[in-house]
Amino acid sequence: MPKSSDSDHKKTTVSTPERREELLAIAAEVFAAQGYNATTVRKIADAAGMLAGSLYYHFDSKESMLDEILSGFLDELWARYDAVLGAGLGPRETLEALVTESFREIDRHLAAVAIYQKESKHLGTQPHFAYLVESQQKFEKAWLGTLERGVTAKVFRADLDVRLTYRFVRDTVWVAASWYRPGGRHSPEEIARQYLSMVLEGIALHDS
Amino acid sequence: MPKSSDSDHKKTTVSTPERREELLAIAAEVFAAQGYNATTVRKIADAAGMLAGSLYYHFDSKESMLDEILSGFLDELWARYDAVLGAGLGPRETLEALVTESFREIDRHLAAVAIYQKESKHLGTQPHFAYLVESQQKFEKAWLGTLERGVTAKVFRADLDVRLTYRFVRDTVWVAASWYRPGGRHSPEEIARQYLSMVLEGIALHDS
DNA sequence: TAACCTACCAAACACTTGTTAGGGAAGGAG
DNA sequence: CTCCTTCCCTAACAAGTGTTTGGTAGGTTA
Repeated sequence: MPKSSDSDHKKTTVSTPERREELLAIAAEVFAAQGYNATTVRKIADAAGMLAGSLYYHFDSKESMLDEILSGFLDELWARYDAVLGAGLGPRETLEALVTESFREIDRHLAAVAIYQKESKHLGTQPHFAYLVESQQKFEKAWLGTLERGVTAKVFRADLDVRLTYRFVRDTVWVAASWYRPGGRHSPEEIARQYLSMVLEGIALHDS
Repeated sequence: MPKSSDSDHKKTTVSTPERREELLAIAAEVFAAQGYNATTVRKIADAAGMLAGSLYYHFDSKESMLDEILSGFLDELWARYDAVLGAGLGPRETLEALVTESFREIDRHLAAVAIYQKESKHLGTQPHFAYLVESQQKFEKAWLGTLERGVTAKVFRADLDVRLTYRFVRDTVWVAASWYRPGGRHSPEEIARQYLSMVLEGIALHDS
């Protein structure tokens, strides 16, 4: 079901993919900084050094820009997640790999992640963005499954509400997008390492 | 500095405080569900069973509604935080109390917390909402201080970046507002207990 | 009864919003 | 040179935005 990006684009625009990508990156930056609804197409055009109407040579609508940003991000994320989930790792190693990949994704697609964090909830009600809730369900399935596998394998604590633990882990990872800045003191891998250290020493079963 | 709520209200409106509070609760609900910018005054009026213009009998502007919601929430939050911080507790007990109070606040003012989470970042740039960044700085000071006290007292691990730990704890607590629903399976105290269990077993120093 | 206050409605205002239509400059291909 | 494609501008549009102004129904007070 990752056909979300290239389906129902009723009329393909005429611009080169490179220019589209440039403009999408700019738009994503403005969306992330100001919020989608607070961002006018004139602000995007300003940041791109052109006028509002010119954007419609490249894109069908403001919403289609958001759509392309989010679905592009999700497609790439799931490519990496699926690779991890299909590698046949143990529950603890799976969780470590998922967390690390998440922070790498934050590092690469910071703007898209920030937008997703802010807008996905109320966008999910819109039928055009149904793939957002599909992705979120798949997301929950993957993480919950990993956690439950770890509980039965006695590598994660059994005295915690699994769903609560899921939300805990999920949130701790993704809200990092609200303060993370690429090129800062810590690499994504270093942040992942410390986050995992904090999370796991609380989730892993202690034998002493 | 908690004079944020009743300063510079240039012209006091004439309605009773009870009705104001009712309408503010309704507005907060809509703001939280749809986002501030996506919420039109007509939608608020709709939810309140009246027309858009009638809101201006009670409030000066749409922004002043948001202002009152946020500052009211922050005032109450800081009243409780200050009580905790002034109680002379140890670092671990302080952290436990702060987390518990935070979840209670989420339980009481869910809508306001959700709005704060979504909008405070880009509202902080607006000079009228400068008290948001002031509060955030005070917030950081209180939590960072507690964590550092705990590190020197050897009740928290010393091998972690304190600022990273701060963001970790802060985020894990407050993002709960995005999924928490009052009257659900878990009471705020129960959620706080489990969250603290997860967080502390990773932050507390292990002696074995 | 008369004056008054609270809470709302009706109707419009100036402005911003996303979007469209037609045109034109630049450059490569034939 | 001419054709064609790419990319952007100018100028406007209809719809929706926050807000204002004047009026009015109903209850309370005198």
